[in-house]
Amino acid sequence: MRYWLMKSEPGDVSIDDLAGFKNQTVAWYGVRNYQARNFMRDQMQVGDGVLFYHSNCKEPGIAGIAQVSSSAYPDATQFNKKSKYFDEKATHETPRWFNVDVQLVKKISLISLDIMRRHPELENMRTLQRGNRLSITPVELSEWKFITTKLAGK
DNA sequence: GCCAACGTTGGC
DNA sequence: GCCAACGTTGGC
Repeated sequence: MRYWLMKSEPGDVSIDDLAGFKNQTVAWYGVRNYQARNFMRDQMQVGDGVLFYHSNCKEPGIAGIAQVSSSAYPDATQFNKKSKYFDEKATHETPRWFNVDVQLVKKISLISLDIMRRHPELENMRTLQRGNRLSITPVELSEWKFITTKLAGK
């Protein structure tokens, strides 16, 4: 059992979008970074905890708790010529990009980036490190516990 | 919209 | 295999 923070732009898929999807589940398509891909492909397991993070928006922060609900499988958008995620070097025989499914557990009142930065318990979080741009980062158990029990639901 | 930081690409 | 140029991310 591992824990992750996954960034989504709310203009693309927000926590409310996720809540409205069938089974409250979304395929985490569009990841085009090898490190983030490898996390999904090699390390994620069904049931892993996910902090659903709104990025590149007016109020960045953790918007909900979710979970990994499938193992990794090829990202369909890499084969779709009309998609901005199309990759001409990917084939069905040797796909390049993978995604997992992510299912909503519960929406929470936003834990803003500003709040996250104020808590020394979270100062080592990968996503808060200077220059970090990875859209998927591992979360330590202690960080997960602090966020889900101390910060969520206030 | 700016721009710092980082990842990827491609010529050599 | 180096590294400059370019593209992307994401907070502000």
